[in-house]
Amino acid sequence: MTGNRAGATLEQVAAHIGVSRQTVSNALNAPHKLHPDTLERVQAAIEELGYRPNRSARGLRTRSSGMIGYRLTPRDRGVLTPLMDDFLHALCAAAEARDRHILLFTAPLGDEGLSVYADLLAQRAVDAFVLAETVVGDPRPGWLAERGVPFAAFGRTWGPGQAGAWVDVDGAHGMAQVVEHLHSLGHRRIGFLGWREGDGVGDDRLRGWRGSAEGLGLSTEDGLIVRGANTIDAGRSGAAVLLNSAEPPTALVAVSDAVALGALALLAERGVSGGVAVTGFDDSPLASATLPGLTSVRQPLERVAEHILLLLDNQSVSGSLLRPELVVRASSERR
Amino acid sequence: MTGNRAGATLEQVAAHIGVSRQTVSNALNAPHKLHPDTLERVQAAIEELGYRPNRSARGLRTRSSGMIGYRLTPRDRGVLTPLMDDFLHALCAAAEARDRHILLFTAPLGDEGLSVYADLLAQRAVDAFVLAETVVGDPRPGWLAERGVPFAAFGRTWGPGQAGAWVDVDGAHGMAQVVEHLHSLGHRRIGFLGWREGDGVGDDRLRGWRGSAEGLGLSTEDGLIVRGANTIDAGRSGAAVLLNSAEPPTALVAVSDAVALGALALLAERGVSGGVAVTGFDDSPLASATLPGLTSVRQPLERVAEHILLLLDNQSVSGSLLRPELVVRASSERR
DNA sequence: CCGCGCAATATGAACGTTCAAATCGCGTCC
DNA sequence: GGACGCGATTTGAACGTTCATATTGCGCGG
Repeated sequence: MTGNRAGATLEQVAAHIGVSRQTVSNALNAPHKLHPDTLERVQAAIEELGYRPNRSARGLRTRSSGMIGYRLTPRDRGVLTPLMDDFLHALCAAAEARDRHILLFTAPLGDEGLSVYADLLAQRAVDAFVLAETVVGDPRPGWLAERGVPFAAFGRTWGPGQAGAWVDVDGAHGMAQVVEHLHSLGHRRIGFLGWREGDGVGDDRLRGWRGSAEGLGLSTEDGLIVRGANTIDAGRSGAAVLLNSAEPPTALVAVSDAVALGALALLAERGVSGGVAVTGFDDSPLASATLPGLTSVRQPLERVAEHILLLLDNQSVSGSLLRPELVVRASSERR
Repeated sequence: MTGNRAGATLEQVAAHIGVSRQTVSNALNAPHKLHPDTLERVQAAIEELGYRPNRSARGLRTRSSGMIGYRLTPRDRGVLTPLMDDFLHALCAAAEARDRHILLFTAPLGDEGLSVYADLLAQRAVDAFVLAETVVGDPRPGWLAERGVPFAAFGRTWGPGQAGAWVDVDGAHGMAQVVEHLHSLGHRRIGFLGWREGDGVGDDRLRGWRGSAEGLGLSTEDGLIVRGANTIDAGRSGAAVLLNSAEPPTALVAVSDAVALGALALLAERGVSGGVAVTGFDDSPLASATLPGLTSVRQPLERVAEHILLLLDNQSVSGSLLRPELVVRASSERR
């Protein structure tokens, strides 16, 4: 009862029921070593005193902090990254489920950012890192692997032969679902609003569109593809190009929700001309906030996060690809 | 050189130059206690060995972790909270500048969420909390104050008499800037697209619109006000109501960027009818991603975060109100 | 009946730091 | 010239855990 304010210690819990430190410690870390009756008494005392092990003391002894480092995505003005925010939330929840926590930090891209990682490790502030938004030529996976630091990445963007565990979402498969959905609604000419070439994620999604369309006997000619930035504007102008072409598509598949939003805006300006279907990707909050609701592809971020935490503990698996889920809303259904 | 992998300890640094532990410790925590020559030698050794103090050991001894707890905003589908994401980034950067870090967690709203806070404190995983999105009747400020836990809140939403330090942005003043800007462009009839009554932030902004308009001799009649949800849709329909009225406004002041986006969408559908100006609030990434660029009010999140960290260390100040900044883009300038 | 083995619990040490107090060197004042 | 004071540095202890090892109790086989 008393002493609750300052937080009880292992020793106090032990004294309270007349056992030793180690017995209480074992109740938490190796319950099978205790006599069932003792275990029960210890657990009751822990409960009664509201005991929670001191993280610093535990960390000092075990040389681990229970913290997972995560670099916060820089907030570039004008760029929408709701997906990463959702991922962070999922990651945080997954970590908590395993009695760990996320430690945030900021760091520049490239080699000079590595000193931040080094610093966190030197301080033993984190046990492991979760990498997100790895880019081509990212120095982090190699650097961490060299030093034997546990890590896992969301995204498989780095080159082959690179070390490190990753979890990613099968964007190509997501796009295939989109195309099949539109095909089943009767669309036979489906345009693609993509990002510029060279982005692993964007190229993967384009590959999915192309493969699926070919499989269904649909055209994938160059005239059906427009590539640009990941902005609403780019989506608007790209949609204009496709719709102004000699043989305009009846459906526009966008590589992201932001791009899709631009296409929707253009259609709204033109007065819902001819019932052109639009789809996005990532199922961001935008997708359901707009009217019509945007058909999109939801990434299974909870499963991604779960999987990443699994990989941190078991560095034997190298990577896994998860399937996203099609979310149908009004933007693809109007005719 | 060697021993770099595992990280040097205080003792190793000391041995390296033939001084004691404590001397090295003082070099970090109380440099004035050292002879300048010694200080220099110690610093050189620290540099050479790449020494960083072990957080767990330090935390164990000083009963503090250097961590600041922050509850991640739950990701409700369909709700846009880019502002809080930006704030988190600013907070993280501000913490790093003071050699602290942000520890993320999730917790339900209301009393049952308090156990998460209690748990983090009992484990001594955090020294302090930063509260965001406090709601009316929020149990956290009182609970934390009772226990003498340092904390500071972003937002002044709880009732008077409540304990706790806060930092907030003067939304009313931001709105006044918007209205004055529109007035200077010649607008004499300015509508307001708000949130439903009862939201502290929304009511504050409405107050700013009203006060400023009255001061300039403009009408603030009920017919110029539409209130609804914080969605794109609500903005669209609200704008329609105002523009269809007998005496439509020439400018629409929205309580948020999401709402403004809806107004912009409606105007786009109607074909830029009559050069109606639109403004938003928060200067979210959306504001600059849309076309025309959305005039908005930027919250000084970096200063808010700096201020909050100041408050955590010095609990003598109770609160401060910072002024936001008008960001003019094309949406308010077209005529 | 003695010793063996095993399950259950207890004890000493260590993790790396900071606090409190002790020690050392040295110039100064009476 | 010896006690004093003071700046600079060192030493012992403590923070709260877990690891490695020791001790205890007890059933059981020879």
